Amino acid sequence: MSTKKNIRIPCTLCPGKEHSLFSDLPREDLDTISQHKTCIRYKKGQTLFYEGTRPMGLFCINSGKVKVYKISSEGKEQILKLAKPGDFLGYRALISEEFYNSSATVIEEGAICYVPKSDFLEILQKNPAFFRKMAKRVAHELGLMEQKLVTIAQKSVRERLAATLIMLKETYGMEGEESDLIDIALSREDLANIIGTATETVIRLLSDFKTQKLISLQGKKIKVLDHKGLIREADFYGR
Amino acid sequence: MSTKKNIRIPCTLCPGKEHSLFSDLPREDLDTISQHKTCIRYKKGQTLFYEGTRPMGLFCINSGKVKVYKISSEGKEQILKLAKPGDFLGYRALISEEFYNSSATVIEEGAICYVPKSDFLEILQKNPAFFRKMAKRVAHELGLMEQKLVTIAQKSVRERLAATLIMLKETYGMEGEESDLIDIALSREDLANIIGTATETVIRLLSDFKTQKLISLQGKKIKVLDHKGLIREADFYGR
DNA sequence: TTCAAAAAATGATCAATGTCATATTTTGCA
DNA sequence: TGCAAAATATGACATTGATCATTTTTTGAA
Repeated sequence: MSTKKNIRIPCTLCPGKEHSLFSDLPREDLDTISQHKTCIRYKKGQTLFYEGTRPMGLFCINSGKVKVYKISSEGKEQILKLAKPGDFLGYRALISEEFYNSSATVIEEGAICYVPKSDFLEILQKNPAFFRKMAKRVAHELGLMEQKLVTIAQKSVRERLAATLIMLKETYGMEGEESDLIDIALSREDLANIIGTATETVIRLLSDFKTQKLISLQGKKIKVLDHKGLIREADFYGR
Repeated sequence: MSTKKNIRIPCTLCPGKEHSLFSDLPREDLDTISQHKTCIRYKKGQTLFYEGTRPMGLFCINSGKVKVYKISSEGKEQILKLAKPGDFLGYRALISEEFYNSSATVIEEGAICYVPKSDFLEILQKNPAFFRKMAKRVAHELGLMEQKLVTIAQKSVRERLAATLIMLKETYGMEGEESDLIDIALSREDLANIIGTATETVIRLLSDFKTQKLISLQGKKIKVLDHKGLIREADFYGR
């Protein structure tokens, strides 16, 4: 029925672990999680959770990429953030004790672990340092979201696209030689849904940027040719 | 020099206390705060804190109203939220251990208390229930901010103005008879800065709404005449 | 109470961007 | 490998809402 496959990845061997929120969790807690979690391989398009449903656990991305988004009343998708290996999803709703207020769908296939809510809450309870770390993270994200709101409210679509390309390059730029290649499979529509504009507008502006030699387009993948030029377009002075 | 006056308001007698984040703080903690805090009367236009500065304490509004906002690179103000008696300001930055990422300025004069950072952090540390409550609040606010972002990204200015008027009526509607009167002294410019649009646009749309008999304008104060009509304008499906 | 400054209101104009239509290219699967 | 469907691209046009100019009203301080 399902195309999901169960796989086993001990947390201690998880490549994203070092930089994740679990990075300095005591061995004991990590073992509890390792034992109770389930890890599943998700294909592109599969959904981790839906807006309006009750969270029953915490998602931890081992590999692959995920978009987190809300659907507006008119049915338009707004992407709130992108998640990559090492990132966690679903803790906001667990901490606020609310239903999910967004949905999460895989955009690049990979393995994603699921830690039962009870284990996560128990560790939060008995490990104040970890709780502080989670609270700090949520507070930090609130700050980021406030900044995003201002950007969307006050910058032009052109500026936002330039800023988004810079952000994507910084976050998903490849290692070494190819560091200018944005290594994430975003459709033009996804890009439009991050920026909050129409797909056609993104396509037109990308052509513009290409004409200006700020970027090059190789199929879906975008390469940043003129970082400073893009920064100028984005009108950086903050983000 | 300063027009600020020092005044004394014990937390236990604070009118906003019952519904505030301090509502079920043990007597002991509340006394500590009461002893160490300073309470000052602020006039309209005075600023509690500036974006980019280091937080040294927590603000607690006893009376009056405050706008919390960011200034974009072009110098335009975006209001993130409004705060009223019983509300706290500044905890996001304290919890995330960052500088303020927004500024706060009084829009209706009142008395505002200031709890030193050390006391706040100490109570957070020794009172896990209070820490959980604060974390829950921050996580909830993150959810609200995500919703605001989607609204700004996807709704028209007209829809956003209607939605904002409904929100203002619900939050600042007076008691009893006058419950349709929005009791907060917002200039047209402030309203524009909440919605993320130009002042002239707000003025024009308010005239429109008045012509449609959705609202009436008595000077600065706005009265909601047709709540359902406004809801229809705000969105045909939800907020 | 008066008057200057600020806020609100109104008009004219136009650029940015959304929408719809259609062509072209790419993709993935049978 | 070939073909249908999806994604990308491009054009034409409509609309929203920003900007600038000017007038009217309100406010607050002397």
